[in-house]
Amino acid sequence: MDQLRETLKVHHLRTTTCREDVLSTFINRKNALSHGDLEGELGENYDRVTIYRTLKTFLEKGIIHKVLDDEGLRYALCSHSCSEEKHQHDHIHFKCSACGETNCLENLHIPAVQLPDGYHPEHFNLLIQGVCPKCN
Amino acid sequence: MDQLRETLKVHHLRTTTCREDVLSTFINRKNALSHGDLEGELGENYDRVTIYRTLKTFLEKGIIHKVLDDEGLRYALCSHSCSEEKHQHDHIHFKCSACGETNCLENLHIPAVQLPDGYHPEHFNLLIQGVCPKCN
DNA sequence: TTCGAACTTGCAACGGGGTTGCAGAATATT
DNA sequence: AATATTCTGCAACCCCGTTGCAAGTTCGAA
Repeated sequence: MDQLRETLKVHHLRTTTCREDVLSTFINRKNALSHGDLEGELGENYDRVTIYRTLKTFLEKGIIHKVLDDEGLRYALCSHSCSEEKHQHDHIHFKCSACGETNCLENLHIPAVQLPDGYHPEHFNLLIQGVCPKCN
Repeated sequence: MDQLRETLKVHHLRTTTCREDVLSTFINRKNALSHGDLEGELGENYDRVTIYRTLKTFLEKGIIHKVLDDEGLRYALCSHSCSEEKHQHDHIHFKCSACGETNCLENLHIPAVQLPDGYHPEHFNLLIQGVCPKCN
């Protein structure tokens, strides 16, 4: 899959096996992943520090974005419209209390909120917790 | 202020100076606080572990609730309608990127979201980041 | 008011999450 | 193939949060 190398090249990153593996893990498992998830999957091959740094690099380059959670941080692939300069993440995250998976609902946008005067919103982050279709 | 003792009593907690101080800190500073904030304010008087345990106890009793953040957890006072059994937290949290404060917008409710079939939402958590009126 | 059971605190120790410095290895470029 | 640049692994470290246990405190009953 040279798709991976292409993605890295677009973001001016050297292709290394660690970056390819992390990226393909995000692509294969479609849900949001924590560092621990990645370490569980790739930890035998790469040092934890390298995985941390890969996540940080991907964040800075706009390849992944943070997903808030009531217990620790997760990361998910950005949609194609994201870049280092500009992120677009007004979609909703759904965390299933049964299976524990967190997924982006890419098609759903966060509804507009009427804030009081003086508030200047920049980023929106909506986490919905409940039961997902798979666990229903 | 026997208001504090009263609150603790209602939740079947013994009145200790640490609990009174933590509670009054939440009441005085009105914004969401992290453990670090409390340790900064009360750390000379109480052990960090005691503050952690106080927060955990208050959480369990429904006196405070978690506030999501992209960098670490915070806590804020629950409205009066919360109890150990039932929490009601569909209000919005606003984090100011200038002063760093996070506040509950108690009067604003999270707008309804039309989820795809099969999703059963239970809790909603909306964090808006931007600039608050004070820093405007 | 004293006493005892139940609860709370402080201390020490621990585990996990995440970061930094640095030397050696891998990558891209000529 | 040689070089500058970047990336990785290792060691060490700090911060967050938890647990076990002994000593101290609270509160209600006698």
